[in-house]
Amino acid sequence: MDIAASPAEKKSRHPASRKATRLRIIEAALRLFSQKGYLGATTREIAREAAVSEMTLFRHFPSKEALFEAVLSTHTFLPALKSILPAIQNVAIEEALAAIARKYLETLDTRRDFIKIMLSECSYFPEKVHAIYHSFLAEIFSTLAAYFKDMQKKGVMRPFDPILGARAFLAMFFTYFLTTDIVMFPSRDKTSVNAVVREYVSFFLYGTEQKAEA
Amino acid sequence: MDIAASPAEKKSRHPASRKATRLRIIEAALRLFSQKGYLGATTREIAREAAVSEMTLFRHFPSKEALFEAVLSTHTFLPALKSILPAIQNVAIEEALAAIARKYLETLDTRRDFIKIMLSECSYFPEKVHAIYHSFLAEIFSTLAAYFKDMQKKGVMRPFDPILGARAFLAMFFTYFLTTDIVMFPSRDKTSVNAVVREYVSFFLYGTEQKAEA
DNA sequence: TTGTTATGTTAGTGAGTACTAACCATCCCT
DNA sequence: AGGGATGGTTAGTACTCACTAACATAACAA
Repeated sequence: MDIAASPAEKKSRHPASRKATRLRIIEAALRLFSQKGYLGATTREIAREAAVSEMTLFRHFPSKEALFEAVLSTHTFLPALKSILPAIQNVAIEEALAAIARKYLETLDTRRDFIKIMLSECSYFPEKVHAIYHSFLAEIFSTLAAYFKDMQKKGVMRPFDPILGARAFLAMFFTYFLTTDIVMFPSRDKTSVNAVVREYVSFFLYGTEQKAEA
Repeated sequence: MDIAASPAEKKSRHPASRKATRLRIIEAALRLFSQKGYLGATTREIAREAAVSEMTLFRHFPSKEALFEAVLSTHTFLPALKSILPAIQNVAIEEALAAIARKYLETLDTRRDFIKIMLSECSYFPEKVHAIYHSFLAEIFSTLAAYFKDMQKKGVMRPFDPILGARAFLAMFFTYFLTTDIVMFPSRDKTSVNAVVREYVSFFLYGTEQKAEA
């Protein structure tokens, strides 16, 4: 036992390869869990997909459940919404909302497998999945709500509950993502994503009522 | 073999009890599938929950997968949205939309277990689940879109793509249902469902922009 | 070389699964 | 009373799963 081992240094001989193997297993698990569910994906299959032996898988993760947790914690995704907020401070509100929506959809798209797992296993691993959902949702809701509050202060938006507004706005796009990418419900023929974003933004911003003509 | 058996008559002695047993099994399967997923729920468990022996389960359904299909086909839910459309033809548009939203949320709520299954197993049984989703979504979208089209003709709503409008409107409430009932994300303290409905309806109808004061 | 680390290979264990066979109990209808 | 349909019980099969033990190999660092 090398008790005096410096904690700052891992001191392993082939750290790069070990880390890479671990990552390959996690990526393979992500793919297979999202395709077949936690119970449907076998450790043998995951190992084969990662091009390692099953023994190696269990040397890296003491159990299948531990691997599942590693998948979750590795891929916990920060909204990445904050990053574009500065860039849209001085553009028209329609453009700003459209940019937010596109960024959100883009984030959902790159994390599609992860979201599929979260939806599938939220019954089987309620606590694990809920914890991630809550931290994710709480952050993205409050981030967008803060932006709305700012717009209200500037007189660009009317007064309304900013949290509810954030939830409603994101909800439209989340369900759009869900129905097209997860449920595979075919979108209208040529309706491009941009057209949907524009239309949804105009719903949220201007509503659907027929304004009385003066 | 009673080849001459009349096809119009089932000719079973205890049809009521047989039907009831079958239903009990399906209900138990619905509960357990929604709690633990298709693979996580065992036939033994389902039988026990239904208070029948495992043999009886397999006498009614040749396989676990057949039972799953029976659960799906038994609980396929018609939107029940059409039923309230006549009653809201002559009320203010805000009230009409709120009534639609409440009816929709109510439908989602009573079919919570079913929806959980659909979300969980859409990776494991893509075709089965997608088929149901598609028929459900196509009907509810077109029903609501027809209503919107009518409102546009009457000059109550401005021109917009009615299908996209229907999708956006229902999307807000579906995700609200998802986050509160499935993901169990706590809603704001005292925010009642009715308050959320009212706020979401006003987003959809009037938008969030600050109107210039004349 | 020598020792250490990461991985592979083979063979296997015990548990749990969907599903079956065979026999028995009970009920309703005639 | 008797016959046929329904359901219970017991025991079991064949299979797959997560997970393990023991040993071999290859790369790298001293």
